[in-house]
Amino acid sequence: MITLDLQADEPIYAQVKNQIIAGIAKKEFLPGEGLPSVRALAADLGINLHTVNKAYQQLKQEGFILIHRQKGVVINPEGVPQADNAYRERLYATLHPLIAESVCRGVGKEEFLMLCSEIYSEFTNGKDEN
Amino acid sequence: MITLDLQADEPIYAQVKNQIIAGIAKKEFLPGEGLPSVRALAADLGINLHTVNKAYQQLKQEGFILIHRQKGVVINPEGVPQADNAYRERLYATLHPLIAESVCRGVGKEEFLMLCSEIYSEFTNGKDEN
Amino acid sequence: MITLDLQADEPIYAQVKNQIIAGIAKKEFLPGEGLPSVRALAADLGINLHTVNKAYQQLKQEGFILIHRQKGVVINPEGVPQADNAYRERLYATLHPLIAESVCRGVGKEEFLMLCSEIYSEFTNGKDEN
Amino acid sequence: MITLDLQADEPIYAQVKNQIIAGIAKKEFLPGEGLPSVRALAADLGINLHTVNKAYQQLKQEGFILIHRQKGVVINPEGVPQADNAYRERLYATLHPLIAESVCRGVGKEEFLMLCSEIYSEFTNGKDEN
DNA sequence: GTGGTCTAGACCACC
DNA sequence: GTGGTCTAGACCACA
Repeated sequence: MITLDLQADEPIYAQVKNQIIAGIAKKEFLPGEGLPSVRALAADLGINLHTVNKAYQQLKQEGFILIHRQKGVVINPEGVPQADNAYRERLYATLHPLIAESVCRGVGKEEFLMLCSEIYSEFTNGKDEN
Repeated sequence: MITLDLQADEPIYAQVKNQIIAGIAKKEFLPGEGLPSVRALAADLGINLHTVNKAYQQLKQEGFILIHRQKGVVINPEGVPQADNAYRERLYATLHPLIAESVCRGVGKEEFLMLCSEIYSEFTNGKDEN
Repeated sequence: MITLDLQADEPIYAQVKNQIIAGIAKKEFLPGEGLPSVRALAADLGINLHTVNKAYQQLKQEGFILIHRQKGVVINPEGVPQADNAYRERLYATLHPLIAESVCRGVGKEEFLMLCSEIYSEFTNGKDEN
Repeated sequence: MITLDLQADEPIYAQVKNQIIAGIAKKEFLPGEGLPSVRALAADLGINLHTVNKAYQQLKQEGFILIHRQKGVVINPEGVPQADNAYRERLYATLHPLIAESVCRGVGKEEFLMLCSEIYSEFTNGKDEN
């Protein structure tokens, strides 16, 4: 369900976090659904409990999940907070240098948009966009 | 020419690097053109030599610039290495989590592509690029 | 009578405890009046026996209720122990960080006192209390 | 500057956090001013670096401080985010049970408001309210 | 030197 | 059993 690359530059907690976000985007995890406990997932992935906890805390902080003291972790049943201006600014700031480099390397707008479009299709899976 | 935000999360060397890449993309820096020396730029920006050096070393490593012992630093006269498969994979890996979160937050494909398109326009500036 | 939010950060036993205290403050529960047994309340709320028991034990400990083996649970007929110095110190220690943050966030004394005053009105309900 | 009670129920990281907030409220720490590094403060207080770090991370998260990768920690030069509705609701939810108990224990509205008022004076120190 | 990440192991609160 | 807190010690990125 979650696969880690311990060699990668991306911190392990970020890999866990991003794959859970991707799972939510793909509707593999549905609102209200439970996630493995901190200890269970840590054991499963062969990593430390604190590393999983850090990923979970950030997901909680950003509104993706809820953490109950003893019922464990569930996907936010009310869905994820929708994009606000702060999010759009972060998105812009992230995309800007990415596109700058692509321009330099001769990746044209069409190719770039096509790539984005394909990635979108991974999540929406052919269904019409929400 | 380069403006730094010392408060930002983004490391200073990365800000320097990204703004030089952006300058190349906007054709403010042309192939063969000289850049300030490590010392000069560091003094100009009021930052440490090492920081500028790290940015320059990475830019050299990625083929954006050449560093001659005597002649100083110049934009790669042969242009930037064009996108290869390794680059496309990195691009994919970077965009994937970004788009996953956007899907979760209700940023539709059209809105996302429009944002990318606008950023592209900043660089190609109305000209029909590529 | 008691409504729980299983999602909240506040432990369930604390919710039970606080709502009973609020009920006493509002004179919905009068001195000498009976409360449901641990079992009955737990069944009613759909929670664990231990959880209700913990709330009751603390209420007993603090003098709000009496627990008889046979007669069950009753609101302390002699009323709640009045504030002593220990209580006033706890109150101070709790309010202090709360007010510190309010000062930082620009919540002025008048606004804060007004909020407290409104909450008091919920309990005294127009009557001239104390 | 910061005094800990290792025996208290309040977690150590919360004590650190609250005392820094109190320091900001009292204007002992001014916007832009530096705070001790994670390691320095931990050594000073005789506690673990991670405990200080947790306090700092939460203060950063709530907008009280900024954390620079290598310049260390500074009080947010733009001041603390002002109270919003979410903050007011949290304040209400915190004060409600506190006041309920006070009502039960015979602490009248006047006495309670007077206590709050005195605590306010600790911070505003006789100066007119901001 | 700074903070960021990761690991390992302990004890406690909650249910 | 769950998550929350705290400790201890290691290595890395940044400047």
